[in-house]
Amino acid sequence: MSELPKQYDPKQVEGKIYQQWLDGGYFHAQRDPDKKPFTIVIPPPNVTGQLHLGHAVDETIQDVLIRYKRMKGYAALWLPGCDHAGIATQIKVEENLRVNEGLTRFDLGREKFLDRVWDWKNKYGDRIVQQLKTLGSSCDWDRQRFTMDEGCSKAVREVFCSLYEKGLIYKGKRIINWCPHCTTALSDAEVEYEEKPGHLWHLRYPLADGSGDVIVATTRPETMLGDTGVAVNPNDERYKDIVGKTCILPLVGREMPIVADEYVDMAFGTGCVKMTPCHDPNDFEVGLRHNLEQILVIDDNGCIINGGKYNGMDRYEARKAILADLEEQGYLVKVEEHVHNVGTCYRCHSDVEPLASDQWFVKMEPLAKEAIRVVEDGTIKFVPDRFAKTYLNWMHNVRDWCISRQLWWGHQIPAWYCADCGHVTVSREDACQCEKCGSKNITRDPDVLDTWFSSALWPFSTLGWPDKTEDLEYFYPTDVLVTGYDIIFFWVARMIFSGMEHMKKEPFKTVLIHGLVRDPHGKKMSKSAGNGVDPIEVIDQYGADALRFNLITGNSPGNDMRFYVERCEAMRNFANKLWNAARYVMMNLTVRENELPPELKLEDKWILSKLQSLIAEVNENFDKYELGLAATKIYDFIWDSFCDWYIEITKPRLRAGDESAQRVLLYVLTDVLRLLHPFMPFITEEIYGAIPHSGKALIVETYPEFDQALSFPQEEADFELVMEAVKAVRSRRAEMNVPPSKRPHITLVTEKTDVFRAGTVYMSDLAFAGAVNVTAQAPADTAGMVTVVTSQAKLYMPLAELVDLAKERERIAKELARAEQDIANQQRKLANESFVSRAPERVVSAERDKLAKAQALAENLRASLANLG
RNA sequence: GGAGGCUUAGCUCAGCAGGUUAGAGCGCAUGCUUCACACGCAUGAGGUCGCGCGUUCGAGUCGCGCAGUCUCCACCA
Repeated sequence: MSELPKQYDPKQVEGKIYQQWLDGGYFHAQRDPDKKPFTIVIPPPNVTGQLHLGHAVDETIQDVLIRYKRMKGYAALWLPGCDHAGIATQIKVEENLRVNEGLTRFDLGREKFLDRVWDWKNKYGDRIVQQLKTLGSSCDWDRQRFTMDEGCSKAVREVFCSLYEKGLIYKGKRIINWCPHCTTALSDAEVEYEEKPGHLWHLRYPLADGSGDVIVATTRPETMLGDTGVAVNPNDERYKDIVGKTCILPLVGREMPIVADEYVDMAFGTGCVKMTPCHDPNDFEVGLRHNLEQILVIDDNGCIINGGKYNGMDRYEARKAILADLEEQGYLVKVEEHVHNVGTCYRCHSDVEPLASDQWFVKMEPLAKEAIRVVEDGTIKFVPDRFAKTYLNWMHNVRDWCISRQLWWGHQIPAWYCADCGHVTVSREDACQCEKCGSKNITRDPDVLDTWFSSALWPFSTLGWPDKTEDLEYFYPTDVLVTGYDIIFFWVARMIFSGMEHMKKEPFKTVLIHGLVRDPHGKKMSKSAGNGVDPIEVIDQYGADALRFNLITGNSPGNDMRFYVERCEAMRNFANKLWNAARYVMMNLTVRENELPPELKLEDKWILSKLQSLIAEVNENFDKYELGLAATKIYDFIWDSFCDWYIEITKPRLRAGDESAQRVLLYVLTDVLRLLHPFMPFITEEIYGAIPHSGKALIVETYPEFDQALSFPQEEADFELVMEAVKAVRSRRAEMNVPPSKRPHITLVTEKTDVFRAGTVYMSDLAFAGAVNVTAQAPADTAGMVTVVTSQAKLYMPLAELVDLAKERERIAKELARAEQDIANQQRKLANESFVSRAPERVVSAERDKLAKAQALAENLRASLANLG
């Protein structure tokens, strides 16, 4: 086996191993009545997108969970797929069209444009899938889905029609958020608010009867063109007498009513509010209550309409012109600085324009009820659970969901309008005639549905719904949904109410939330900032295992993490450490069967016992989704316990040709590979293939379970005493600058001679000393010898010539003082009755042990001191 | 205006059913071509666990308050 290279090279391994897994069909989840299902659906990445670190964390977590459950014997299904990503994809294709051919989508027409998008999808749709594979994702690629494939489209159609029939989808004129750049409506969730400095302009509107005027304040003066009234609070004494009067809109000349409405806050501004029903949601409501006229003054492109001389101007251009005119004509009373939140489009970050528009909505209140219930009663659990609060808060205040988008790429709304009778036909099959009057003079609604409308169905549409498939029966509800906190509202919330409504069953039991990956300065990674890190490049340099381990360890659930390439280096080093440990074990292997020897030595019991604790803890961590903790513990075990101690300790035995040591090494190594596999699948599989093994592949091996028969607490503690002695000798030697070449024989005096004798062989090796003689009796002549004292032993080293006696005395005195301090502390603690009676037994006995140790140590030190004279 | 997170070693972060001497990686210092690994080994320096009060026999760990910082939700024209 010595042909293995000294350094582990992921590039030589990862592609090959992934292909082996594919060839073995290990990713494919077989329905099996004898197994329990475990299902995760992937948060579908944008079909033409590229893998970024955000995906990388998300996918790694899912892959770790799926691999763990697969090894645990579940029928583990990780269902992959992509999202058509309406706005994002359409914008990209349009941009491409504009740059390369100077065309708009309207130049091509709907059908041809959609052909182009499909071309684009087919060209780039595979890229992200390939990238997921380089990460090691063990998705069931046979079940790969796309939100616009036939099945998902059928599900979307079914849901739309069914909700429409129940009256939960309606079309209506509301104030919606309009992006003039993307020229489409947006849902509330798609608007991001940014604080921007602005102004508060105070305008004077003269009363029609000439008896005075009202002063209104606005942050968006251009909307005044659409004003159709002024509102005051009914309890406002200042304005009691003008309610019912009319005023004249400057520049336009329109006569408008002054109405009283509770909505107006008397304390803000002047207490008079201009009403623009078509461009402000509150004004819209007030307008409905008081029958105010609705005049739309900003069009789909953000330009003025119905605004006389300002028609055609861009909204911000119009603002300037209008302000200039108002000022010139004496209507501008004053201007204040005013910071306010401006809504922007989450895709293009243009300022969103609120405007009245005919759109399709999902009525949320009835749907929210169940969605709230299942989280409140714990049917669905959030991890960490603080995100349940976030979710519930949103769900409690949710407003109707605007689902129509003025795009072409997506699921076209299945509604047909009759030109003759005006009836709307909503149908599962494409309609040829009006269902009411039979007229063939019908046209289909050109709009498509919000992308999230189809993602909302993902946990069941991908399993075959609305058909009653065996997959759906077996794998639904899914188990864990893994995602970042940034899409709880977009996606998680909508899957929950959709699942409850259409399946009558929660879509998943646990929502595992992770944070965002940020750059080293804590900033969000973005293309525009140029601080993004390409995971593919990281994999190329350090390997997928290193990247995965970096992303899994070192941060707590739900918290953001900063990405440091240096950490990948550390993880790469860890992989290399494991590689070399395995290489060493193999180089010394003469046995072929992986079985523990009948007789175990002290150190064997120690490592096996440590291993059992590790196994127990890791399994527990998994159950609590503490993946980072589990990974860290495995890391520590491999590096510290296994490599730095056990391998070193067994070297003399291996040299002597001891087979039992080989067997224990192989046993522990194998378990460690199984433990680590979900986190570092490639290197563990590669090593597994090279050592004696019985299974087909590590990926389908069983995950280690705690084995009581291999837990040896007493031997574990005993061996720690030996370690203590070794460390003490090393420390002392370093302190005295003893050259490594100097290998004095050591006399170790202890009452626990059995324990220490078991350790002499490797003690002499580890501490770079000569032979170790373990005895219960102190040597007769120890004068001038260097002594090293531990709680259970006293070691004599003939290195007196290196020691300044005075210094030595000083050092021991210092140690003694510390020990005595410890004794005093412990005695005080144990003298406290409350402590002894109230603290748990394990704690009290730990304190007693500590006291005993300190006392023993002090005694040894005193003897040493006396010995020095 | 509400809600929540974070504050632990020079840096980035773990930690907690309250209970040995608070950990890791990187960095730093010293010594090692020890026959798995210098992507390594050994030894070591470095921490009033943001501040204050409280609960407790005992508090980085629980409660309250304060400060700094970040985020989300809502939004008054």
